[in-house]
Amino acid sequence: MPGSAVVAAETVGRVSLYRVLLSGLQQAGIKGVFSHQLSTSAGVSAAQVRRDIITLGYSGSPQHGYDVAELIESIDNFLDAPDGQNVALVGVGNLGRAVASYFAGRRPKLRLVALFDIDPEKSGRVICGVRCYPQEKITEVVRSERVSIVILGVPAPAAQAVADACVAGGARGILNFAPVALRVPPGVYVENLDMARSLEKVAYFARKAGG
Amino acid sequence: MPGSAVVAAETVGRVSLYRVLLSGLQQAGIKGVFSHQLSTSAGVSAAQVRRDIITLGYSGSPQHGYDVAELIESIDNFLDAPDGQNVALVGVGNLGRAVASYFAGRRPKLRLVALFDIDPEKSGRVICGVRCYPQEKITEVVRSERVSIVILGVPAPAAQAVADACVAGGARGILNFAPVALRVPPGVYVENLDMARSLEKVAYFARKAGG
DNA sequence: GCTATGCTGTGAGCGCGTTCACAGTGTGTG
DNA sequence: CACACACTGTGAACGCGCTCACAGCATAGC
Ligand SMILES: NC(=O)c1ccc[n+]([C@@H]2O[C@H](COP(=O)([O-])OP(=O)(O)OC[C@H]3O[C@@H](n4cnc5c(N)ncnc54)[C@H](O)[C@@H]3O)[C@@H](O)[C@H]2O)c1
Ligand SMILES: NC(=O)c1ccc[n+]([C@@H]2O[C@H](COP(=O)([O-])OP(=O)(O)OC[C@H]3O[C@@H](n4cnc5c(N)ncnc54)[C@H](O)[C@@H]3O)[C@@H](O)[C@H]2O)c1
Repeated sequence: MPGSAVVAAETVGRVSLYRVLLSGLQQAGIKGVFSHQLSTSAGVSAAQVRRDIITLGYSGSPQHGYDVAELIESIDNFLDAPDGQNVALVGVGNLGRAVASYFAGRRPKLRLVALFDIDPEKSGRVICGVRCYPQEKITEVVRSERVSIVILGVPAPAAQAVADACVAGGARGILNFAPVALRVPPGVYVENLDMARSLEKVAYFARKAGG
Repeated sequence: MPGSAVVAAETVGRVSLYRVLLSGLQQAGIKGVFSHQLSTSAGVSAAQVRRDIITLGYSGSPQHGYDVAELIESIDNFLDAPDGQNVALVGVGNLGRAVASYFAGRRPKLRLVALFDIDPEKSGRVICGVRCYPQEKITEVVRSERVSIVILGVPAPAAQAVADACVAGGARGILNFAPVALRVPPGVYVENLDMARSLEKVAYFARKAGG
């Protein structure tokens, strides 16, 4: 059963991008696609695309390439949980609000069900259609709402304590915007998304490339 | 001359994180640090930390480890341009505003000097202390303001055209938030920061790890 | 003074994601 | 009917970042 094997994180990321690109093709009325076409749109090699698609358990034909609708369905089966997953966001600051407004209601399989903040101005209110709870309720609400994914938009010094509270409530995945390495028990996946770090990478290579 | 060799992107990212951690140590009054201490804070191996520091051209001593102040200075020399670099942000939406408010004035070596938006409500105004120009002025202002780094916070369909305009004005590095692969000429560095992709990675591994 | 300790710096080796290159296959063409 | 062609699927090889393990060395303890 191909769908049950755990694959490399890079592959998952690329497959997610393929789905976005394929949705665009589908809306343009395009029925079939070849690996080299996805390859140029995604910025990876054609062999890479074919290997990734194999891991989905889907196969194309040498004559017609991949069927767009079928490939999207394979990706859906691969990426999405059948019943969806519940998401919470901690830290409704500048970044948190942007993320909340972006994700709220956009992805039916990833439901944003709770926000948390330490600021009493924010907790208690409904923001982007989602209720915001005080930070003390994290463990309780994460458990009661069956939240499996947490987005961390709090300042770096608070990140570890918040992560601990989320894990205690049963969260299994964390998207961490704070520039710190979180310590979590085995079985919890952490993805770090440090914008300052990325910007400094860009700055470095802009200098090295441009002279 | 060690400072002139171009090193791997991963190394640059880690070094950026080390600097953040070291600043924290310095503010706590700590003068010296060993590789294994940085290692646990950064979430990488101690050997990795030592290798990274070597590439900076800095050396510690087996007795006292690394001098925090000296190491920070080495990282500054490595990461920062002596005269700083000018940054522009295109697309002052939800995400763009969060980024602008975060970076405006925080990093003296990375000066946010211009914003751009297609919305006439935004262009012409001053946001977070930075002037916002209409989108048609991108190439002109990027050139006149000597912008080398551009942050792209526009919707995906607009990203390629905006990137082209930035490159035409002389930009050499792009931090791209849009979920598309940008095509740029050689010598221009693109770093993609796709939140939706990252979130789907978290969702996938939260499922696979948690059952 | 002599051994034990614990750190840095680094050559060597490993693992893994990626790429190469080609066999397999059906279709279009003369 | 035979050949050329284009694309998929994949074993094998590659490359590169990372880790391992240890030499070198100064200090601490006895
Ligand atoms: N905004 C950006 O562009 C940007 C860029 C780089 C890094 N980051 C990182 O992202 C994180 C958030 O950034 P931001 O700009 O949104 O910050 P912000 O200060 O605007 O928002 C932080 C929010 O977290 C809340 N908070 C603080 N402690 C909390 C706790 N213990 N429990 C719950 N909520 C708590 C605050 O009340 C606030 O609403 C930070 O770690 C920051 O370093 C942000
Ligand atoms: N906000 C998030 O959390 C989030 C998450 C994932 C991805 N993204 C991506 O980040 C980008 C921005 O997201 P957002 O939420 O800020 O969107 P947004 O719609 O809030 O902002 C987009 C801004 O870009 C401006 N714009 C549009 N076309 C332009 C052009 N040609 N030139 C200049 N400006 C133009 C718009 O006027 C608007 O101000 C998008 O590509 C989105 O896919 C955002």
